Amino acid sequence: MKTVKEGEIRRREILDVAQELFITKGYDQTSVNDILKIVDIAKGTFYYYFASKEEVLEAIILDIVEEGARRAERIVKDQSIPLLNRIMMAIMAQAPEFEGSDEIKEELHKVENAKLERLYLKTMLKRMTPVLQEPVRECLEQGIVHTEYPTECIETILLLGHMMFDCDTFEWKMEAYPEKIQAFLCHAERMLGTKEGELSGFLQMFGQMP
Amino acid sequence: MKTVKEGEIRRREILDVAQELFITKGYDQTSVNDILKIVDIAKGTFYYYFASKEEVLEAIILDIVEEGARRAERIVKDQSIPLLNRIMMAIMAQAPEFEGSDEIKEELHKVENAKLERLYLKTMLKRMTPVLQEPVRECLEQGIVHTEYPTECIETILLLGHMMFDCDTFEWKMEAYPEKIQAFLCHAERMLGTKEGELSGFLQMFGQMP
DNA sequence: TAACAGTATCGACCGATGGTCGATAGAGCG
DNA sequence: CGCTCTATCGACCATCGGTCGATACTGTTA
Repeated sequence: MKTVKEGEIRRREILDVAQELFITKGYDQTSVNDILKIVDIAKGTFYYYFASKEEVLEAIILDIVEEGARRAERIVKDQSIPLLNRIMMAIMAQAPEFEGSDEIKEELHKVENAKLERLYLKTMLKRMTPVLQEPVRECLEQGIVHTEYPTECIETILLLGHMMFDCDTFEWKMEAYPEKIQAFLCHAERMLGTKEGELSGFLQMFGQMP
Repeated sequence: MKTVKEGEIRRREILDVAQELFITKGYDQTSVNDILKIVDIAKGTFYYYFASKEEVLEAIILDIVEEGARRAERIVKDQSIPLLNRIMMAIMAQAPEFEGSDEIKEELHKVENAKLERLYLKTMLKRMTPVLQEPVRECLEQGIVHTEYPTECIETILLLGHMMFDCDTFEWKMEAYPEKIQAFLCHAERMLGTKEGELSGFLQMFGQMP
């Protein structure tokens, strides 16, 4: 049987199902046929909308990063939050981990998902660095931070936050996290050149970690 | 025709050819058949020595990491080098980039090699962190560095060095590197809590970058 | 209503891939 | 020579990502 739908709707259906599968099963472990079965379309239809399985991955990651960046932008603009806090809050709010369910967090970052992971990181860094540029510049002007490398500082903190807490790079045990978060905040402080302890309040904001 | 060789030799043949191919063509882009053709064996022989293509990858990465770790260990033990320098030199010597040819450097870190990359990073961090623990502890004792988080400091610097200069995470242009290296060294200084400019001499050691 | 055009859908088919397995050749030993 | 153990072989398999020509559906025009 043939069900015809408007182009954009079909596209979204495929994207949504693929996202669910890529994240829970992993990119490599998800076959195009898996997607077809759930969306209930034929192979030809899939390749009518996307040139390849990888193109779907790219589109999904672009979506996820864009959503996170928008959350970050909202925070950066919020004048009611102290400037330095805005930066750290934006970095945290941007990570998609905090949105998804617990199972997703566990499944998301296995070695099998390396491709997803790597593409996500590159895309996220490109999108997020400019978002934080302005508030960091302001911090610099106001003498809240002291660094010769503001851009590199942002890049580094974004990278570190992702590698340490979003992916499971170090495979830390649950109990290790409070210490690791404190170390991360201390390093962020030192790189930015803030007053000591300026960021320590963020420890509790990390809430429950993987 | 059937050529019989002793087990360990065959194993090494497969490993060597696979390493060459994985690095130049990428892991996904290298088929088991590609390996078979060059080693000149049948499929059954390959799977007699390895349970899967991925097991070969793991063995190769273990080798590469081990080799790098030994270079690092040699430097760490070398009493003729100032203590802090030993740490930074060990981190640099450990990276396999500096050993391979220029073409390898270019091919190695494309998105397609995400799996290789990720597995390498995890394995390297596990192997290298303990190597640097002792010299950093000594630095701490001698008051050369000042940090409450020596282990996390090592983890972070190893991670940063790899992500920034070994893989092409940020896709920086050639001209950007000197500035990025200086920023990296500055951040390393600040995290370790050394005197300012203590590491700036390492800029020239980075020599030619990708 | 009939003819047409554009779009969306279908599924058989393709070559390549990672992996399996039973058959067997060679080496060493009694 | 015959036995055994290990190393080797290659035909075979299911599955994969991807292609393509046929065709059903929809909106428009006459």
